[in-house]
Amino acid sequence: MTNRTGELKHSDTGLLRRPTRLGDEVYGAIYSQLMSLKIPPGGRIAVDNLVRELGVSQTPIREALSRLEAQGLVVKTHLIGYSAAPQMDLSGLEQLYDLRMLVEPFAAAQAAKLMPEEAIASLETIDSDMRQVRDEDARSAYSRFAQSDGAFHDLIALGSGNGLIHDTLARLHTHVHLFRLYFHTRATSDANREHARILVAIKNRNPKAAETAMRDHIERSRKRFMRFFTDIQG
Amino acid sequence: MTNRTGELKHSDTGLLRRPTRLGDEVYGAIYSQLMSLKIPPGGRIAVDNLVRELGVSQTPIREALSRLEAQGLVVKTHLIGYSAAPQMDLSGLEQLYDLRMLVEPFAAAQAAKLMPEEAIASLETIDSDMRQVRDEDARSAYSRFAQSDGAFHDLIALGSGNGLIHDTLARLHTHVHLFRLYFHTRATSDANREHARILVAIKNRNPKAAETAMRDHIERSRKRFMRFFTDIQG
DNA sequence: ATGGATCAAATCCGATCGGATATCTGATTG
DNA sequence: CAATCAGATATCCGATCGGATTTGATCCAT
Repeated sequence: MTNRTGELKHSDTGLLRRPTRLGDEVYGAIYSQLMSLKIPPGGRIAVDNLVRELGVSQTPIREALSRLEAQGLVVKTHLIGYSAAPQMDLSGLEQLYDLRMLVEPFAAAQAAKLMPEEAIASLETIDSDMRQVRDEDARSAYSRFAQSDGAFHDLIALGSGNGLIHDTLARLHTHVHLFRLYFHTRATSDANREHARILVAIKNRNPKAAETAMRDHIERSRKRFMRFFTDIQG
Repeated sequence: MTNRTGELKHSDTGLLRRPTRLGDEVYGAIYSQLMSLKIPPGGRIAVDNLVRELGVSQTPIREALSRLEAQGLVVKTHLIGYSAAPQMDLSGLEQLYDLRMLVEPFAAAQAAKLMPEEAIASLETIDSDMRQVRDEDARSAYSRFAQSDGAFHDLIALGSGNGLIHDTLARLHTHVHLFRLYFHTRATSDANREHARILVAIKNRNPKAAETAMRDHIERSRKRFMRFFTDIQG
């Protein structure tokens, strides 16, 4: 309900505080609704509803939806309208992991070389946050887990020094898709162990180890989710 | 100049031809102007101009520009306006090639496994088209070369069967950037040889060879462009 | 008095809005 | 069961609002 204005998208060295774009707020509001599953996968998103709900005109809403579409989080059908991206299926999940497997280990290796010390510190903070997550409430716990996991990987992608790689991985919105699929799951401590290995390798400035650790992490993550998938299907 | 309505973006199995979106036409028009360098890199793009020039309202123009921005071909500065993406610099070019190097060889290998026969036929057509290009006019020749080269790689990415990989590579608009950088160059026949190796490997359904050939091709292409870059600077 | 800097009005242009039009959907009727 | 009608929704438009840029006039320092 409360829309987070803070988007982690722009580097925002912001020496100059420009007036907020209305579209940004709308973007955040819709993004939250997608994350919180208030808008279910495949659910229709009517512009008119948002006009009433958010009290702004169509223009900023269309602008925000346009961006979300570009990110693959909503889909637009001509003369039909917008809807939330459909639930990711098995094939989509495999494609997602295939692509991550190609890019993220490289990113981790580069990050081990190039990442500034303060970014590594942030990484440690995120990592320790994830360990704090105890299951008071399974759902909200997993939500925070997914959020942190996303931030962890995003920071490493950023640390690769390759903006295109960072954008590419950000565009996948891995944590959103996985969360929407498995929000009923509990956070696993396996991921914590794997993250620790990656973190240590980066701290030691050991690219090879970072690459291997990342590859291992993604591979294991894939197996966890795949097992889950086949469990459901029968 | 003539704007093709047909965008190669959507898979377009198009069972139903819906009325054309005005935004699509605008998209094509601007895209052409970027490709033809009528709008130079970094050049301002005023909405009002396009309103007069194309005879449509602001809305479809904003919609088109929004999409172009998502694709990274134009940049938007809040309360300032739109402008064409700036000339790619050396660092950007390296990032571009680093990413391609990670993804495209894999895509080629997958394509060798999965690509349907008729797609391979299209690939051959494009390949032979590229050989036909003789330098009547250096610039238009290179333009056609860049176009075909883009289509060649796009088709292979599509043939990988991984939509995310296809989107990722399409989003880079490699041929646009390279063309805008080197439109004064002449098409090289080296690329033709390298393409031939890739094509043969795919036809033979040999994933390993396709992967190697693609890796080799990108590596050589990178060297060609890098040499050119340092020639200019030095 | 001249050169440079500062401030303010005027103009330009994007951001936002509300409304008009065309299309799709599904419900009703012959 | 087909055709039609009504409701809903997206597309597109023209206009207004507000921030940004430019111009030029004024003021200070040399």
